[in-house]
Amino acid sequence: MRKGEKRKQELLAIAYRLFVTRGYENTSVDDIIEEAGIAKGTYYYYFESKEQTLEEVIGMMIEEETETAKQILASPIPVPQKIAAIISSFRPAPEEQSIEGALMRPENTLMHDKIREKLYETAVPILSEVVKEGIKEGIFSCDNIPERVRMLLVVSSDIFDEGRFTKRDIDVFIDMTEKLLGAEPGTMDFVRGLIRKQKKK
Amino acid sequence: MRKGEKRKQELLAIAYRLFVTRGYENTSVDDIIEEAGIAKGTYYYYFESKEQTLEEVIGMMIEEETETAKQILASPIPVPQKIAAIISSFRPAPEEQSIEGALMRPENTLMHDKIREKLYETAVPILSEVVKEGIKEGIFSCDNIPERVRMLLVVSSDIFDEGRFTKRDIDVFIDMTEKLLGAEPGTMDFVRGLIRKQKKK
DNA sequence: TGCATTTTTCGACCGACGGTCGAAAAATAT
DNA sequence: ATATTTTTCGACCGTCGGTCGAAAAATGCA
Repeated sequence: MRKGEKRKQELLAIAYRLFVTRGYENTSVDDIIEEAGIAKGTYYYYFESKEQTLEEVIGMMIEEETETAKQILASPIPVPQKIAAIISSFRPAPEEQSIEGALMRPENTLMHDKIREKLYETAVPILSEVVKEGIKEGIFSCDNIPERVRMLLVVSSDIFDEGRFTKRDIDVFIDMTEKLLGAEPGTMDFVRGLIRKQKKK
Repeated sequence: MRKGEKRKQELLAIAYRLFVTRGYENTSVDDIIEEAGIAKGTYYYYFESKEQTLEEVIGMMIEEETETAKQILASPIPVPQKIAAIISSFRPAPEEQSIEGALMRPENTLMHDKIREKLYETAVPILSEVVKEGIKEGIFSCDNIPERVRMLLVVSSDIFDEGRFTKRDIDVFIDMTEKLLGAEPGTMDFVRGLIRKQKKK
């Protein structure tokens, strides 16, 4: 009963690496068991299906990111910086995202979507807290906070997930953020400084 | 050479119906050829792959919708109404969307994503024209129009594609649209009247 | 220690799937 | 009537996710 847990963690780690580097669809169960040096039956002793494995892998990823986000929430930095930091804490790490053939796209639709879904689920409440904080400070002013926060996340996914965006995208995103949250123009300008050089397409 | 075209159109029609009602992933090539009453080889005489078939099916869909959208663009209705009409012309028709087990979701990620991608590609330029028109009329005021339009589409996809949204979502969406385009508050209020009763989740 | 029970591992096997191919049949040109 | 091109056929292939009964380890118990 103890050995089992180790096995599962080991398999999860392998699956995670493979899914992230080659993509979910391009990773077969046979790939996983070959790397683990086990038989098919053993794999299915620990997982109901390949998809359930994906679910658990995603669970792990989000858990880590949620941890980071909560720390940021509790930290004493200014509210606008918190927003930016939390949003970017939920983006795929550079090593996972584009650095190498690692594909968060284009054929990894399924994985990508499941991640997004779960991410919204956990990120919206946290970011909503920050926005409330901002409202108390008088720096933001808006209603329907969770809905607004979600839209922010949806747009930032579209812009940033694939790594290719232009200066104009950033300008509009900043403008939109300020207006959605009812902040003074310029409040989110500092974001521009955080963006690393990106390909324009 | 004439007969061939008919065949292909026939296959395309069958594939379209099957993809839309059962979903792409849940439709096998065998399903298609069985319904068409032909052999596997014949299918692959007309299509390179199942995915290419999907590509062509999507092309057909978007083409129709683009037609509608362009007519709206050229029609003499007020600019804000044009915006709303064009955006909704690009949404899946009710029959295709939720009416019956027909699934635009949840496992149809691939199809859904390809549709979205192609939709942005064609809808952004058209909507940008409308926004420019609005700016000329003095009803809108903004820069970076294509980027703003895309964000509008991205958000509306997220909200409307699955058919389940709340009144709050609508409120925020309207507010966001007005602010993104630099319109007077209330300019897009009429949209509320266009929304049919929806499930709240 | 020996035996029973539970946990873990194994790999042959399965059905479904997307796709290939050589050759027959149908249509068309000469 | 014959030659050529277009269309159709279906057996066959490799891969994939998943199943299953039985063997092998590990553990509980006397």
